[in-house]
Amino acid sequence: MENELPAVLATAWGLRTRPGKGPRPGLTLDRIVAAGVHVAGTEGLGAVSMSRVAAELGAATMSLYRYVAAKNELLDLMVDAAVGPPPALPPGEDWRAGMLRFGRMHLGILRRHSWIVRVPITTPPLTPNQVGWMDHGLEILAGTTLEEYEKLSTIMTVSGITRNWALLTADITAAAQASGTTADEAMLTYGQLLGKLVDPRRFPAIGRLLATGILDVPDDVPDADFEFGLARVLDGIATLIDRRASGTRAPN
Amino acid sequence: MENELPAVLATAWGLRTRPGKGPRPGLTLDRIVAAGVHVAGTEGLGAVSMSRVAAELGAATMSLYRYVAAKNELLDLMVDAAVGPPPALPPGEDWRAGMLRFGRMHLGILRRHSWIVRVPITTPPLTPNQVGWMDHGLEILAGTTLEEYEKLSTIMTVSGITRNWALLTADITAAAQASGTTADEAMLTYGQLLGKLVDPRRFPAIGRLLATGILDVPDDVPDADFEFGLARVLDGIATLIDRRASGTRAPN
DNA sequence: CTCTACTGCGTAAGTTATACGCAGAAGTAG
DNA sequence: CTACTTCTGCGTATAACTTACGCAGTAGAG
Repeated sequence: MENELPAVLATAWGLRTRPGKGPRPGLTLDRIVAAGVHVAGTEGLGAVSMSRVAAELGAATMSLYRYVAAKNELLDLMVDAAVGPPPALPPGEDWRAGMLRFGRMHLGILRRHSWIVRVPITTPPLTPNQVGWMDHGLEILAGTTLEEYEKLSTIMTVSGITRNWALLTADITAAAQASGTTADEAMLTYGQLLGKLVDPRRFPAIGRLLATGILDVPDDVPDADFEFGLARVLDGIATLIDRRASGTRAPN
Repeated sequence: MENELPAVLATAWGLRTRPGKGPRPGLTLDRIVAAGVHVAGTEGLGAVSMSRVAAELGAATMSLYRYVAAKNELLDLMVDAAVGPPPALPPGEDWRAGMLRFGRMHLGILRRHSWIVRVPITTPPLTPNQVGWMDHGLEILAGTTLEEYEKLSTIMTVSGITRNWALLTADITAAAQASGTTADEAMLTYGQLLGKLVDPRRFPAIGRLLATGILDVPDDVPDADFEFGLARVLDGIATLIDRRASGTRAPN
């Protein structure tokens, strides 16, 4: 029934032949998306309104709707453009090094465009670069004994923890900038707030956590939590691969 | 400097002594939050406007601002209320069973209130129930040899993949409802769209994935991807614990 | 009784996305 | 060359939305 794919997807994938009628278009989907990315990058996602983007292009607000059915579509395309295409697969790289690189590159991108994590996701990934990164991940895992759906799950898991870490740190950084301090200081403020609010009798484990004082000192390794989680996930994948090679059974 | 904690947090943590002056308040923060949760649950997060919530209570829109500084604060409190407090720690449960339960319960909550994943997160978790679940997670891991910061990372990782999976499936389910089909069918539609858009020459790994046909058949296990990721993370934690017990070194 | 702190809320301002439809441009058919 | 079709840009208008401001009235304190 509703097999009509959104027009904007057809354009993004280059499946759209411009019909030679009518006036020459003064705008391009690419230019609109680029303007949106520019506004988001310089003034934050909150500044991205249809009229603001249109003004950036010297066009009228409603002109954008010739290229985009709704603001959501524009946001999705902005994310796709900011993410960009994946690099070529480095030759001779084993799957673990590959997924490590995959996660770190992904985090780097989300840091470069910290507004990405604020874009409300409303559709599964279908834009070219998103699909491209998925392909890249599958390629990294191609040499393993993982089932096809397991590769997919692996990529989702790595992307998930990356996105999550980027979001959390973006929140803290934003709070820091709002009060004019640095991200490290804001992290400490978070620990102090926790200490002020939490009654150790009611939440004993958090009490013990605070007592260790690790929240009072900035991390010496940047993104230590992220690296820990990523390493654990990869250890888990390695376990599965080894187990399968030796014919052992899994827990759970 | 800005050590003034948001007034609403003080109220949520019960650190607010009502000054006996003035007229008796007709509203309560709890009632407002409950009304918001009710509206979100029955009509979706999009229906949660300040006036809609106020109407639910028979109050005027601006009355809510006596209790909440901005809509964001209300949303944060709504999430906290919907998440609810963690259960008591089952006695005799080992850490792995505990984290498995932790992740599954979390997913259950996000499914019960699928609007939660749509709430834009703008602050690190500081509300009582969020902190309560963090405490619960730390308690689950209390008996392990993990460092304190590693416990935190573990909880974050599990929460991250859970939230991510809940968001992805919520998207697909929403798309399904919008077009009047089931979630399973929507998942298949996703596979078909992918097949229509992707040129296997440009994205060979995705081509191979599609060729296996696993996207053309509904999952026989519900949330198989989530369970896979969760099991892998827990395997990874187990590896770290074992490695530490036997004095081996880690990769990376 | 007076003072004071507090509550509910009416009004209004400023943004927002976006539906609708018109004027004009550039091809195409005759 | 002349319709005719199709497409572009965009002006206007609508229906939301959040929230600043300030007033009227209430209840406890002194």
